[in-house]
Amino acid sequence: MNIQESIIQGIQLAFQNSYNHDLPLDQIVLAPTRKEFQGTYTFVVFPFLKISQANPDTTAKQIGEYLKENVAVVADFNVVKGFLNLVLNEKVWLDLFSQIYSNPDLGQLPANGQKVMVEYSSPNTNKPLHLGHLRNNFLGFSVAEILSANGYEVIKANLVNDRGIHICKSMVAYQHFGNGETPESSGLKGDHLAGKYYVLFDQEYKKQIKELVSAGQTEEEAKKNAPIILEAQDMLRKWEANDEAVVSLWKQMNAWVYAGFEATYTKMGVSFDKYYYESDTYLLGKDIVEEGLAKGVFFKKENGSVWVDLTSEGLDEKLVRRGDGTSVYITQDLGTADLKYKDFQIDKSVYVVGNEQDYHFEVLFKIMRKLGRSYGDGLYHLSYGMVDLPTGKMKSREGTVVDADDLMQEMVETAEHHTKELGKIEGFTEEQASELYEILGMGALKYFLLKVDPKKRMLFNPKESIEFQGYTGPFVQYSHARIAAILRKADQIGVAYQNPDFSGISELAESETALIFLLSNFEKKISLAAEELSPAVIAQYLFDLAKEYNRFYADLPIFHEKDLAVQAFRVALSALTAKTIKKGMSLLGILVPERM
RNA sequence: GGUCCUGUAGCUCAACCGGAUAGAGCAACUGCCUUCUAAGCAGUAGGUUUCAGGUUCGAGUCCUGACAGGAUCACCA
Repeated sequence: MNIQESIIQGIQLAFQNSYNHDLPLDQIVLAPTRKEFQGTYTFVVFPFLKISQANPDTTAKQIGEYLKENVAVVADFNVVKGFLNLVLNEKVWLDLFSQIYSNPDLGQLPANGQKVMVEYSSPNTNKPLHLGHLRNNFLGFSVAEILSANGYEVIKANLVNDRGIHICKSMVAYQHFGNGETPESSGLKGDHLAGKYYVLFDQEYKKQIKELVSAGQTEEEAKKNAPIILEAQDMLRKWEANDEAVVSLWKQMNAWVYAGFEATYTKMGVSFDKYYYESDTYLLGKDIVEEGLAKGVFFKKENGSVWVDLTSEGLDEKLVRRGDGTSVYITQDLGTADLKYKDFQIDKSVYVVGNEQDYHFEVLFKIMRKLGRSYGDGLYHLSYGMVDLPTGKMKSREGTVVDADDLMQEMVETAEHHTKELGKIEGFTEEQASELYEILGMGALKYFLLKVDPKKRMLFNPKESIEFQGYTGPFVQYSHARIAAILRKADQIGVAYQNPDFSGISELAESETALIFLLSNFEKKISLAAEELSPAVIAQYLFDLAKEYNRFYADLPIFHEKDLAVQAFRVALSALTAKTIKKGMSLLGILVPERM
């Protein structure tokens, strides 16, 4: 039985004993004691005054007395204004520590037999990835790791939007202005090359609109009639008709883009188990429309269009098939949801997609539930906020984006600059040094994007570069490197910290118990992060842990400690902290260095 | 206009789902490297939690209504 459970049970007994009242266990809640008071757990007695028929202080004291006498783990208590603060005895801390320390599966919960798919990244193939995609990719990868640590079998999926009017725009512009340029001939990454022509398309399009307007057309007419947009639309029709020349150009440009994406994904440190392509899935879902009609979930209007009526659930009517029988966006998403299930028999499915599609997913999930899908209740939209610049929203067509490749490169360079300035790479080979810059630069970037609650939109100011001090990735990484140095020395001088005997330790410092307490919360935080689909929970926890460790490090001697049992304990405590940091950071997709 | 999200220190963010005197980091200021990594530690200062009501022992958190910002509401994707 763990500590909390035994205290809660003790409180239940206290109520029986003192007030002859049966209090259900789930009504007894312990909170961590605030730092300024003595104790570890706090029991708030206000809700129970009707039961005790006494004032808060008296009630708290009565329960405290009972616990102190009858519950082994409770050493002492104090009462402050109706808050019962419980102090645990020293042996509990050491036992708790030993228990975690000897667990070979630190941070890994047992398999729960459930399969979950995490779909993330999902790029368009007409342009390179930008800052917003970084948030998406880091979130998706991290959430997949977190779910895996919670015992799920996880399938990471990437649904590539490789078809449609947007890629046709790049293709048309390439035909006009490309002059046979290739990534090889120009030295441009394939995704950047496609993006270049997407921008060129837009410039030409705007130019043509202007011309038509000055020739007397309205803005609206001009937008419809500009020759280049007509060309793009024509190309899309040809693509759908499987026109050989168009398909061949499409394949070539997409191949370039994929090579570029691959390089970016490698640098990001993300990966996928399954790729879906919209060119394969965009016709799916038509059978589901028929199924929905047969089941009465959908209905048909006079012109033949098919709709779902969600007004009873506070939403609107939503089109699922056009009057001419063709699909709309949501049609293929219905089909793809089924496809994912057919492929993997998943229990849950997480879609990492920006919050501009909140409504779309609400509708999609409601439909799947109405259709009675077994996985309907396991559908989640991990909706995240946009990353804004001080100048406002990023617009790829207008070139006001922070490019993902550029930003990652800058971060690594900044890390190099910082490290050299601090003179911390003595004895490093060149490879080791550049590996370190990579770890630190990417760590800073990932941590920066993941420490914020996903659903909040966030501001990125390129002028104020991402920090390396304080609440940052490098701070946590630094704490790890610091401990690694301790462990190297411990190995060197032969401290027995692997299977230590702590029986001789009679007293623990406050910073030691605080550290053990934090370490004991790791699994709870992993569960919470999974429940909320929020890597920010882990990021926050790791900062607290690293902070607490640094306090311990500054407060207490390790190798200068004369009592060898205490020394071994402190080394072991350091080792467990390092292990927890390493595992926790891996859940964020961040590596930690041995030296920095 | 309807719906959804957000609003907390100068800035970026927390607050364990209703608990104590609302906490961190950055920026500012003050200490600490002839003991294990100072990318660190300790401290000072900084708040009417956008506003107005309500619910109760107790509200940043729940309810109502304003205000501000964002997203969305296409036979677009």
